[in-house]
Amino acid sequence: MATRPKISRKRRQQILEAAVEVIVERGVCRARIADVAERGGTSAPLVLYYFESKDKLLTEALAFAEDRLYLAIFAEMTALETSSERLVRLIELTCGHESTADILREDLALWTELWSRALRDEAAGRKRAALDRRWRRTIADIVREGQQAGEFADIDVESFSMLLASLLDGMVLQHVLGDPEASYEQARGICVGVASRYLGFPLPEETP
Amino acid sequence: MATRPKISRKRRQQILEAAVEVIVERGVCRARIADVAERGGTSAPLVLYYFESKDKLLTEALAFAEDRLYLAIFAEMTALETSSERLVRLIELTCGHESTADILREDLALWTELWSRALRDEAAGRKRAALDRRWRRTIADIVREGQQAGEFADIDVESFSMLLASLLDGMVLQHVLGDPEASYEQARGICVGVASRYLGFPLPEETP
DNA sequence: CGGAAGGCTGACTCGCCGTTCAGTCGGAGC
DNA sequence: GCTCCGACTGAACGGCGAGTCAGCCTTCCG
Repeated sequence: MATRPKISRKRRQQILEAAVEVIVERGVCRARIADVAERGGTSAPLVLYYFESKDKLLTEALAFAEDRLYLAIFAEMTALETSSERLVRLIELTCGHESTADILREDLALWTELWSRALRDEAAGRKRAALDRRWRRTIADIVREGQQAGEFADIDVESFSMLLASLLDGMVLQHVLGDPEASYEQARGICVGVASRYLGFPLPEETP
Repeated sequence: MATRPKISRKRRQQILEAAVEVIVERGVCRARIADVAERGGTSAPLVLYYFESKDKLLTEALAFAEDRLYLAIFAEMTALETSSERLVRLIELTCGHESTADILREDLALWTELWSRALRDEAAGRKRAALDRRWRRTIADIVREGQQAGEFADIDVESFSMLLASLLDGMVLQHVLGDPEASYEQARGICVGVASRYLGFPLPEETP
């Protein structure tokens, strides 16, 4: 991050994007520097030139993808009017609504990589925790707004955020791993059901 | 599995257990055959003698751990009387109740490994799907029993099973990754709250 | 023009680790 | 006793892939 401040931002970004693609395809542990180089249209030494080691590259790539995911979701949220619309859209995105952008889908798939890495890698662990906190706060903010607008019932925000965040983690898993028994419609229905039940808003119909 | 039927079961088991320990410690991708051999008190070639390749060893070790986990949980369940007790105990085990056996804890930690592997490895994917199905069925069975006994409300079993299973996946993650913001008590409270709310049974007090 | 500096690469090195091989050991059966 | 067979190992092989190095090209500035 702060190691080579003068270096071209563009190339760095390009390599990071290539790294993310490779990780999505092969998984963190099978990703090779040579793959990243090829995908990014350069050579392996250059990758090491920008990122000192494979480990740093992968850690940064994961962080990059997670930030990108967060920004994409944040953008989706701010484009919507009511709090319940936002919450429902959040649910739809994580459950795998077909309108979900491919990049977002990719980034969601990387959660499993981040999780398994977080167990042993200090940096990944911190990133994971931060991501989770941000994620829960996103939910909490939507809920609080809804409560202030009188849209949602006055329940404990922290508990509900953790409930929904954990549930969504589980649903992302279903979606990413492509369990045939767990359809998108069902997943969405369950999550929206929980939200409307706890927050006391009417069940919205399916977004096409 | 069927490749060397005559080979000593004992040694196999011993190696599998060693492999699980190594995977828990180092993660699937950093686990080495030499580690497993050392941990199991033998040599690397012997490990390959029992399992043809590293890949097969790891796949089998993961499956072994998951089955062991399931059996342990199943045993816990059958030792309890009422359906609500069972359901609550199931929640407590996955949320990280301190009485949880170390082996069970280890096996839960391996879920993240299994998940990330399931994305690319055919065998791991199938195993994961089977595990998930079994897990949901365990919940569903408890719920159905409770309904027949008049303990639980008459809600849709399949949806509720998927809801609770996904929620528990999320909670296992919190627990395994040791998020400081997510305490055991809170996790348990949330899950038990959902269950009692949906199934209409009174909130039980904390099991010590 | 010279030369410095940054961006970039081909061709290497080098360590690690899965896998193989050639054999040893011990016991069971004859 | 001999032989066979299954369990087991030390030592080596071989490939893969991260990281290094020496030097090339461009651009920019004096």
